[in-house]
Amino acid sequence: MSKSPSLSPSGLDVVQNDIRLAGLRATPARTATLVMLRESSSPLTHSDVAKHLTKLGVDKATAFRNLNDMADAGLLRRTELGDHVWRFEAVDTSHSDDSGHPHFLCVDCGTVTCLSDVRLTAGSQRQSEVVGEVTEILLRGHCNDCR
Amino acid sequence: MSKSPSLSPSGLDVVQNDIRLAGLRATPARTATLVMLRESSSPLTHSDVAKHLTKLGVDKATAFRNLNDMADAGLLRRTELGDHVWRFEAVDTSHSDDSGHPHFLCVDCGTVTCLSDVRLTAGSQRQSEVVGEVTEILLRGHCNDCR
DNA sequence: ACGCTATTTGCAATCGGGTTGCAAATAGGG
DNA sequence: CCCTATTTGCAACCCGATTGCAAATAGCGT
Repeated sequence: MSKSPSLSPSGLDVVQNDIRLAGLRATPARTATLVMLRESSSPLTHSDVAKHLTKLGVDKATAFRNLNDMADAGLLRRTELGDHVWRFEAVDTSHSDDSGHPHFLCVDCGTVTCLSDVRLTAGSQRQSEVVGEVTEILLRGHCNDCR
Repeated sequence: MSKSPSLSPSGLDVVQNDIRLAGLRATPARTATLVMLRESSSPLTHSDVAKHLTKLGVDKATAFRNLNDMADAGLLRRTELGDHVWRFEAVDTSHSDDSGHPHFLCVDCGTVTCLSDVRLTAGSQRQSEVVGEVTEILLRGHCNDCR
């Protein structure tokens, strides 16, 4: 009975419940948004989501409002990977410590890959601590398909 | 006689010559742009530059066109550090191998710091190579002033 | 199951950063 | 100093994102 393709379950009932738990009403537009993002393996752009929802008859203003609202409510994370495009990904609600993970952005094709754990060498760690506390690492370059 | 505050000299004559060497005409707007960026220790935003030039009587369209043209000509580097804002920094023409350096972006105040050399641990290096070739590293977090 | 109210939606207008078309100004080689 | 290709200023425009408002609706209490 439980076949969850992604970390946070994307079953209709579970998704709707999570939305309500976040203090929002589980409307069709929001449910579809969260399902879509939970089933995606990498962050989706503002317009990826908007295009999909528009096809379902949802207005783009509603799509954008919901992305922002759900990000504020902690259901989504809004990221910007350096190509001037907003991306959203579902926060893993089953891990209370889900504070984000590193990303790799291909500067040629724009593809984004989520990395599990990227660390700096001790020396680089030290160098960066002089400036501040690093909470996020983003790598850019050319993905294997584009080399 | 030579007091150069930054890596590439920002003296008027030198700047104008570099612009011509890049195949562009050394207009006042361009000269002012390059001097400004060479004297800055960190990348400046699109609008930082535009605001400054506007004060000097330059139109914003011209300011933007010049930033793009000079970036295409190899005098500037255009970067996007993940806050939806374009930034430009002067390329160090005295080092032919100046292919960029890592940056740290404070997500609170937006301040950018240039880092000289950041490396990943061997394991992370390996992990990232599975995805592609990393050419750029960006760190985000809270700078010491904002903690 | 039903009403009621606060929330959410659709639509259209609006916003704002950035870009473009075009005629006038000008850099800089000859 | 001239002449032409490049660059500029200006205004119009583009487009992704946001906002105001009236109509629709989620989901609470009953």
